[in-house]
Amino acid sequence: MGRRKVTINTVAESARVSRQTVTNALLHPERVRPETLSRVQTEIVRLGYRPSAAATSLRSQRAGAIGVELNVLGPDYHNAMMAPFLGALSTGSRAHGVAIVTFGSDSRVPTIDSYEQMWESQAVDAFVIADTHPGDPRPAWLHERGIAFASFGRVWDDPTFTRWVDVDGRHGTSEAVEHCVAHGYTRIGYFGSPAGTSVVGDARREGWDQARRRHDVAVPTKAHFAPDELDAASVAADRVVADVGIDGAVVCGSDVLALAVLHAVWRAGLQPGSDVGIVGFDDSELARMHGLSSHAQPMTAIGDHVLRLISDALAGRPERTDGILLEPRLTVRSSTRHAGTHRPTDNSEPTAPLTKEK
Amino acid sequence: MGRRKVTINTVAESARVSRQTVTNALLHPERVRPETLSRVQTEIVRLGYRPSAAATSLRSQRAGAIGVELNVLGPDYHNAMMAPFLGALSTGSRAHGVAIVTFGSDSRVPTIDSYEQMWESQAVDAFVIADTHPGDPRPAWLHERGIAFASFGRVWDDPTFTRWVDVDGRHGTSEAVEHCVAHGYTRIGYFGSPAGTSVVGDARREGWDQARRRHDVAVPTKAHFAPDELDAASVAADRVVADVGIDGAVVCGSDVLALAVLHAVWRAGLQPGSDVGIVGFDDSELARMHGLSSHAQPMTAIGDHVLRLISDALAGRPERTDGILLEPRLTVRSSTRHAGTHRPTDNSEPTAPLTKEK
DNA sequence: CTTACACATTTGAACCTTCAAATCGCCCCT
DNA sequence: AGGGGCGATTTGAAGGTTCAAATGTGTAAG
Repeated sequence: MGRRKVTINTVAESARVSRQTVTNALLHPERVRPETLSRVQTEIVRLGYRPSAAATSLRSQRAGAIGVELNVLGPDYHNAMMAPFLGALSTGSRAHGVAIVTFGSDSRVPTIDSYEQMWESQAVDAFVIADTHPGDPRPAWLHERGIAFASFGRVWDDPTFTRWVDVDGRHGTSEAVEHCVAHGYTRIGYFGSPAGTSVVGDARREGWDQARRRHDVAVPTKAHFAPDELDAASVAADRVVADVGIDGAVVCGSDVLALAVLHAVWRAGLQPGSDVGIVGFDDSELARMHGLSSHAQPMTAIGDHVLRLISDALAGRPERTDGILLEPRLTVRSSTRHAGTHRPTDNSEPTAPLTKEK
Repeated sequence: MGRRKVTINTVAESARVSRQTVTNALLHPERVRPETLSRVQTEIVRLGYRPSAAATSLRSQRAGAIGVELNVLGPDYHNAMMAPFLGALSTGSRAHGVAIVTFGSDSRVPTIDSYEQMWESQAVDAFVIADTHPGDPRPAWLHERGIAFASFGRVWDDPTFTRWVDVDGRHGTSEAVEHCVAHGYTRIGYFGSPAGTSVVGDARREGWDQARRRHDVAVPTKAHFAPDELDAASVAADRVVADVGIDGAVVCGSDVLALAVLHAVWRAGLQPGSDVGIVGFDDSELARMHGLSSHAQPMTAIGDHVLRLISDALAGRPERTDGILLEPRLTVRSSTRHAGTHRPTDNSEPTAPLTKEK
């Protein structure tokens, strides 16, 4: 429509210099005499000049864009984590001078067709992949073609690839245990997905396991696993609550599971927080709504690092020696406000386990 | 990196024709002799030629992209519906030959700065806006500049603007009431955000109001409103459950609120579904997890229509006389499986209200 | 006073596509 | 046989930017 057309030539004429000087003023200011520079800059601002993305892209042979796949048919958690992640990428993209382009496949099976399409049309310079898992075909495919990419989530199949950012789930659940110990909960159980089901889930379980050993916290039996089925999950939640008992706490692999534990606590006639502590993971709307303590993934930092890794890859800078592991931040809410003495994180001798009620 | 460089000239040479013939083969096949056409097409496929997005964009003076703002700091609801919506747009974008570019502002206050930036850099031809509300500055701003856009959500301030797609919340809650009546629930209450708080919420409340009048369903008091605070919302949920009583049902303005009602039903010692019906809205993970009947927004259709409206605007086609109002689809789960007689949607004489327990 | 050299700035070229206009080859008609 | 007309195809040009090379200006050295 009525888009005004301020090109580099408009600015050049106005500032009575050549186009190249305008380019230099923007890209290599040190090459331009200060006096000229300020004159050009003034005109740029006055006219509201912005380089045409298309022309820049054509000349530099770079799309100036990064592709991100959105899987509509994927699992719920995909959408739940993807929205804030995309938001962080989109917000950070401006500073990096790139655009974020989303794409999705309409095919039911997750193929790499859509990646190929995006790449062939030269609409993107690189990709961001998320939700990686062992056996994921995308890293190998991208690597074969020498396509730059970075990942939110470790790339499991290729230990030499370090352009990834991940959240340290192990540290998170470990910190959760320490938080519970510090608040006087004496028996600390874990409620998460069965071992081997998901790499993310396993790391979270390990964090709990290490921390409770380190603090010598009494543990009811072993970690409890939540089946997918609602009814079965409820039963499992009831059991873990019964096992930790009053003054116990349950560290959970996700907020959804924490909600199941919250329900179990209610069913047992107990008060969350004062009787039984609950810690979720991901700090979703769910946790905020129900006063559940939970770990938030530092999305802004994640997005920023991912963009930086992409820049590195595009600039041909060497890979780091390790991936980037960020720590989640625990938000404390009423679900871990214990009725008992609030004592700092020193020696916390476990008290005798109480019997479960109801 | 090692991106192979198949341009239109590569194809032209291989097929021993000129560049323009290749262009014609792609854009105006009828202008090319069938014999030549097939020869060119063969080469295009063999070489894997795809027109460069940048060059096309530069020549045609079109970015070939549509901008979508992602507001990281917005309300949770925003993000919850935004991910599937973006997924639908991304999936549909290929068929429309456009790219979806997301952007966000890092400023804490929601401004239109980011829109201006996007527009000025000529990175997009049009915008999709979502989460419109009365007083939204974006439609007017876009309109003033003659920038093409379409909206997911009615544009309240400008009745003459019809390039929007929305979900008929009124119809949804109305259908929910009828569903409950058909399943033998005799008293049907509503639990949603206070009137005037949100236009979306108001529409949903109206749907309930109209339907319960139409069916002459006994209603406890009036619609109940859920405050933002967790504790207050719980109290309100307890009240609405007490009011509808056994064989009653509660139609909710969102799944989150439906969950609050579910909790209230539990607190009352009742069984969801068999004792008290619950219907949510948006068919989120929450609803699926807890067996709550809920309305799903037809995201694929919404995305498709939005893209079509944008195409219309860019092609200069006239606006429709009305916006597009799509009906949500009710997914029935255990929360509306009534214990009583299952009778079809005929005369359903309300039975005497029962007293609440506990 | 001339030459050399550093620095500031300008010109030429290329990136790839597509619209508009020109050319080519062919058949038909006079 | 030459010209008109038509469809198929080619050539010219433009779109905005940036790299590489060339030009211009000023100062210091010879």
